[in-house]
Amino acid sequence: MSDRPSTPAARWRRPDYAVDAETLARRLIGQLLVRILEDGRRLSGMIVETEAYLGRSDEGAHSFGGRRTQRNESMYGPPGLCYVYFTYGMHHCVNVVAGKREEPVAALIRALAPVEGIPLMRAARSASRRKSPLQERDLCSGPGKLCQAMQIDRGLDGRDLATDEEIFIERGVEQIDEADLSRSARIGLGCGPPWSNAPLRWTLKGNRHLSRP
DNA sequence: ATGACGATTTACT
DNA sequence: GTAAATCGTCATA
Repeated sequence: MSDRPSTPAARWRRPDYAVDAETLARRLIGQLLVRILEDGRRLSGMIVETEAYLGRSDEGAHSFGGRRTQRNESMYGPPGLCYVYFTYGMHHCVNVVAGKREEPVAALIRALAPVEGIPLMRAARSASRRKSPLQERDLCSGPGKLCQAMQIDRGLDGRDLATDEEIFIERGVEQIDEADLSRSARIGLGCGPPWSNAPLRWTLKGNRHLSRP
């Protein structure tokens, strides 16, 4: 008899990541972002909101114009790396690198519907400066929030999601129908049109864990 | 060495 | 709706 679970979770492998950023952003919706803590405890959430960043030509991307620094080096790595950056002096954001090596394109994970380890997420999020009571919808409904809840920081930058033991993507149980998705402009960009209003944000329609409707 | 900025979050009017 | 919080990072000197 096998000691494996009867329904083993299928983990994303290299070919799943080796697609263009828009395709990756679209396909990540409905998948599970998994974080294994050092003590083995498991946190996870279903991805409900993503954004695509298209690389050198994209004024909204950290890699616009081929900009390459210590901070964004992971964007130039092979598909499947995770690019974690720190911003506004207090928040981390996590991306999944797409495309090919040396092609700095990625999908930003902007929101999750919490699945596993919700009490741990709550504890991690409670550590933040906060006065109002913490609802479940406050745990992962934004790129900075989900990193805090999932304990993701620069220590995970450059990890390979295809092989890493602490952070990876598992195939979601449900097939997401195109009719259940919305596309809209990306949030928080410093650039102007046309890149600021290109429809490069994907959301699971009507989900309550979105960063914004 | 210095200054400006940011793929955000939170609280407040 | 607006504004503050807060600091690593990067471009400039």
